[in-house]
Amino acid sequence: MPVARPEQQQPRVIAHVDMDCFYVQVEQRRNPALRGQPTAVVQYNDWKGGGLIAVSYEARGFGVKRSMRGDEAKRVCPGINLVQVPVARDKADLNLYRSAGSEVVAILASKGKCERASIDEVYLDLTDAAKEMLLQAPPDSPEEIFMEAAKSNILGLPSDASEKEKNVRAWLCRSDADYQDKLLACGAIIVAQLRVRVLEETQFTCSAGIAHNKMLAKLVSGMHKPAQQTVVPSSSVQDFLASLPVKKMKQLGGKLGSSLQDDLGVETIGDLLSFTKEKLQEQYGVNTGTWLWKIARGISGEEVEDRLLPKSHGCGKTFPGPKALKNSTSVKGWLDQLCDELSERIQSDLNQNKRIAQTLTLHARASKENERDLAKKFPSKSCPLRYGTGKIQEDAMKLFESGLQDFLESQNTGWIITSLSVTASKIFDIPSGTSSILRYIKGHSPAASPAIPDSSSVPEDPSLGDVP
DNA sequence: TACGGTCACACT
DNA sequence: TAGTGTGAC
Repeated sequence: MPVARPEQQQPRVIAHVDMDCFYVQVEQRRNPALRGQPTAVVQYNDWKGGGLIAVSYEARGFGVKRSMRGDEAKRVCPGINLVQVPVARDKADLNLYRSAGSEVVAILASKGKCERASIDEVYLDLTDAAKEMLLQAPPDSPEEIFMEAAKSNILGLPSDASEKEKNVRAWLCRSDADYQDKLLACGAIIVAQLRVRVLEETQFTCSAGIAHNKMLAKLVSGMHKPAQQTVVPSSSVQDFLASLPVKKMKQLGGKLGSSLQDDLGVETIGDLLSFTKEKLQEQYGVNTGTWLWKIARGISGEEVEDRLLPKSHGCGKTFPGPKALKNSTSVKGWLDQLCDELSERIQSDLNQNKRIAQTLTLHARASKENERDLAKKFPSKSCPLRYGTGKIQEDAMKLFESGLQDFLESQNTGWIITSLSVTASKIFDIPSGTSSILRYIKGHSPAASPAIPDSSSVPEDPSLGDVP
């Protein structure tokens, strides 16, 4: 599944910034009494105290894990504060965390190309900024910033010494360093500066990795947490990867990683070096085989995309065990709720970002009554997206009915639904400037079934004739 | 499948 | 294309 990209030839400076237990920090900012205390964020709490989705470092000290339920967390850490995710329309509402994530992205995007990788992670391409710093102001910056940079962890530097910070300062300023290391040192200073700004302006701490590509930056951003950063000089890459367990590598946490272990006996990334490119390609196909061969050597050409906003919006909910939905009426009720939220989210995307979504997709999970038939999957269905809550609800229900027909294959058995979700995708920018939003929408919609917003979502423009 | 709700992306 | 599957957090 992963695929190799042609690698850049000139050295780049890439950072991966990762917010520390982000949802907890958002709640701690809202309620400062929670600061410094064992805290976790849970969603729902009627069943075993709810599921943990973020855990503070104090709570982790007690052995609290993200895979636990609230009750279990209370058992290992009786003093823990469990904060509930807001609920709206009878489902978890993550908007608070989404907007907090946007605050952070707005700051991080100021120094170079910035890619929102998830609600609490970004990649930065700091190559140009680092080169510029190197050109005019060799590693020497305001003491406040340099102090933060001096706390960096440099992979391959002796870290146990009491002299650590002195060593790091020396590394950052080393005049005999090669060009690549000097760029990384500048990157480390820039990232330190950004992290200080994030803290000052949002009260959130984050950790970061700085390296020559995304893969390495991502690998180390979580190595020293919380509120720290880690640098990967080229000279330390091979030793680092040699002992890295395959499962730690992004993309190898699942079946592919298991296959490497079980089928090839590969336990660490270093073990991969003993396989030829041809052997890996034979085992996993040209694309994945080539990718594996490269990552074993620390090579990754994946670029940082210039994207601050998500490419799709989805709303979903699971109905586990006895909560499963058993008839069309309850499905309709929940679908209406999900579509209501989705409609609100794409409407604010349109208003705030001038972006429009073109496809509506419905996903569901289903089982047939009393039967052990786990194999048959409920098919996903999609259609052109029409703006307006009512339209979305209507279309989503039609998609469900169509999917249900395929699922049942004209058998007359009962069914239950254990999860539902609706997603808006194929989101495009509306070119700013000339003419109105409507002209664009009408002119560029699929001919067969145009995604024309209803009058409640986008005002009609009477001056506009029919589309060309 | 009682690890939820969202995301991205490769493949066909 | 629409739909499937994997993987991450």
